[in-house]
Amino acid sequence: MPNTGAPLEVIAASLRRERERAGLSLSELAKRAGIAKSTLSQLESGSGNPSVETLWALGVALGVPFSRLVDPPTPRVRVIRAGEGPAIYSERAHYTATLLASCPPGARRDIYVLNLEPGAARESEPHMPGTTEHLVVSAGRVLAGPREEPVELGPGDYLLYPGDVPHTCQALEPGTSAVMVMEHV
Amino acid sequence: MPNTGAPLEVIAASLRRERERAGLSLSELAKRAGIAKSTLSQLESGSGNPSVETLWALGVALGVPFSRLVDPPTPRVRVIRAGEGPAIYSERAHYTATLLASCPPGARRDIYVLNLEPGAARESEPHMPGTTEHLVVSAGRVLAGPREEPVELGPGDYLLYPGDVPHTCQALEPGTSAVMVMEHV
DNA sequence: TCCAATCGTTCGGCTTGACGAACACACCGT
DNA sequence: ACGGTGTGTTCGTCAAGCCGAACGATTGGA
Repeated sequence: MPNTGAPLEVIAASLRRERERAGLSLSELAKRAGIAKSTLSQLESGSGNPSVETLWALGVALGVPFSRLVDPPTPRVRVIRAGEGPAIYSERAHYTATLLASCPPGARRDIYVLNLEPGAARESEPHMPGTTEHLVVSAGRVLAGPREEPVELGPGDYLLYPGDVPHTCQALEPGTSAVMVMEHV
Repeated sequence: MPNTGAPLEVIAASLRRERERAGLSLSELAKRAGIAKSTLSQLESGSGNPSVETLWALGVALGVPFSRLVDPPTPRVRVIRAGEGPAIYSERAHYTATLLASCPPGARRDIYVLNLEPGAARESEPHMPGTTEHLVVSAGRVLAGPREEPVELGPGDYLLYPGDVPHTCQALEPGTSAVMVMEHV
C-alpha cells in the first residue's frame, strides 16, 4: 500500500525540516532554487500544490533526493536478535524468513534473514511488478535466481535477480542462511 | 548526486511504461485517477509540468509508489562472487567492504558485504543526512551502532541505526562478516 | 536614535496547468 | 454500409501556480 497520507502536508513539513536542517533562510533557499520566495512561503504553509519542476528545483537546492520531500522520515535504532522477530515458515520447503525491516513510509525495500534446509525448492510466483531481490549468502550453499537460470552460490556470494518473474530458492547444504533485500523500486 | 536528468521526460516515460505494464488505456487510467484524459495525454507526450496532486493521483491509480514515476528503472540479473567486486580496504581497522549493489537511479540504498578482523574499531563520521544503516551479522561477533550506544551482535542478529551521526563498527572475533544495507531514504 | 539589512508574509499580474468537448481513427457486430 | 464503442489527440475556457513588489517585524551597527 504505497502513497500513504496527504502529500501536501508532508511536503510542507519536509520542506521546512530540510531547509532548517540545511541552515538556510526561506529567502536564501528561494534564491538558490530560482523560485520566488512567496511561492516557497506558501508551500511551507501547506497551501499550494507545487509543480514537479518547482519541487525538483527545491530538492536540488537542498541537496536531497526528490523522494525525501514527498515521503515522511524514518525511525532510529532497533535490534532484532537471531530467532526473534516476525518469522514466516514453510514446512514444505524447510524455509524460514524473518522480516527485519519492513517497508515503512519512506523506504521501498524489505530485509529478511533466510534460514534454509535442503529439500524441496521454494518456488516463488512473481511479486509486485518492478520488484528486484538481492541475496547474500551467509553460510552453506544455495541454488537461487530466475526459475529458468538459477545460480549456485556459496558464502559471501551475491545475487541480483528480478522478483517479478517466477524464481526459486533452494538450500544445498544443512544450516544454510542468507540475507535477502527485496526491493520495490 | 541525486536528481539526475530532467524530470519531465522521465515522468513522461515512466507514466507510459507503468500504464502499459498495468494494461490500462489512457482513457481508463485517467478515469481511475480522476483526471482529464487530455491532461494525461499531454503528460505522456512530455509537454506539461504536472502538479503534485496530479502525479499523486496517477501513482495511486497505478498502484506504484510515487517515486517510481520520477526515477528511471533498474537492470536485471547479476552475480558477484565472494572476493570479487569493488572492495574498500582499511588497514587501520582490518576492514573490507565490498560494494554489491550501488545506488543506481531508482534505488536509494547501497548493499555491502563487510569482512572484519578484531582490532581498532572503525569509526565513521556522519554520512549524508537521512541515511540509515542496516546490519545483519553472518559470522563472528561485532560491536556496532551509534558511538554513544553501540550494541553487541552475533550471527543472525540485526541492527538498525542512523547513519547520519557518528557511529562505529568493530569485530570481536576473527573471521567476522556481515551484510550492511546503507539506505539514503 | 536612526538607518540598513534580513527575516517571512501578503497582495495584483501574468502564465500555465487542468478540465471538458469535439475531433479523427480503428475495431466490432449488426 | 452503418451505428456503436474503444483508442488517443487537439482546442478553448477557467482556475491556480508562480512571480515580483510592497509590507510589517526583527536585528545589529553607526
